Amino acid sequence: MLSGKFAITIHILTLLNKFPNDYLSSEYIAGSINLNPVLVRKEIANLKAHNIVESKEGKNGGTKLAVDSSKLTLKEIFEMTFETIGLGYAKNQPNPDCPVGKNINQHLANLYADMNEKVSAQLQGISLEDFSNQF
Amino acid sequence: MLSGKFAITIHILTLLNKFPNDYLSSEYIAGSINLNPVLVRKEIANLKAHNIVESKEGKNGGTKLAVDSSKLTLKEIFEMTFETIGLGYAKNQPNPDCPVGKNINQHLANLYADMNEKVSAQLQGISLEDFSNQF
DNA sequence: CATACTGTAATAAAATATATTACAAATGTA
DNA sequence: TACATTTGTAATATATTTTATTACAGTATG
Repeated sequence: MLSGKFAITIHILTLLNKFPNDYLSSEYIAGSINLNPVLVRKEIANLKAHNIVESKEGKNGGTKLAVDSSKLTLKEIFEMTFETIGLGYAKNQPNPDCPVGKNINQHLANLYADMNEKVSAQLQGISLEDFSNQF
Repeated sequence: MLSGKFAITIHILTLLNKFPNDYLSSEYIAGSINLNPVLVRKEIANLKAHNIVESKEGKNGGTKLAVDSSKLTLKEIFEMTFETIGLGYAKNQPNPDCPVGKNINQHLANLYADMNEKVSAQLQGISLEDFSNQF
């Protein structure tokens, strides 16, 4: 799982949006991100699974947007790449015999859920087109 | 840098708040988090640097809160442990010769800055006491 | 003075992220 | 048809980051 999944995906989509009539190759995209093309293809596989892009194999193949960029919001991209936001959990399972240890993860989860709502509301208001138009 | 830094720190602080009159040892705290005591001491070092806790060396030593938990907000804890929230960046420096690559990180940073404001506003409204009282 | 702590550095191990290699299958084009 | 180019995907390797462990000097307590 790429840690920069969201960033990479939005980078890919911004490029695709800039060239809406072309099939861009993973190699070309990788050159802009400066990332291995195989990893680009992996993120594209994810986008394909969500029907955001379509791609064509073979010579002159590549990938292009399959949706209207004014309708695709950053919230959707976030959800496709990040599940959920938050400030993390301690890695090991806390001590279930301690009242704090037993419940901390649930309380953190509640806190993070609120956080997600706020962030989602923000991202919902920004389309790929909006984002792309900044460039 | 612990990835669960925030979670671990808030766990520590919640425990300290539950026993405001005792110096808790890193071993005891580590037992609740289920984390190596050395790492607990490292987070405590960070809290000490911010004057949130005080600790006592030697036998029967340990750490206790040095502030009023109703005055300490989760926002402050967030800032002490997490610098900033966001959805990440691609790891490698993007291609500066590409108009998208050249600017993407700045645009992402702007987006994340807005996100931080929203999250900070939320966390500002919750004190350590509030959080601790849930247990 | 023995014991139980903190503080911190150094090192090791584990987990995760990223890169590379390889190749089958698809497709355009000479 | 043969060739070049590209996707799709698996397998493996490398690098990076996290977490754990070990070690021990210094400090307070009884």
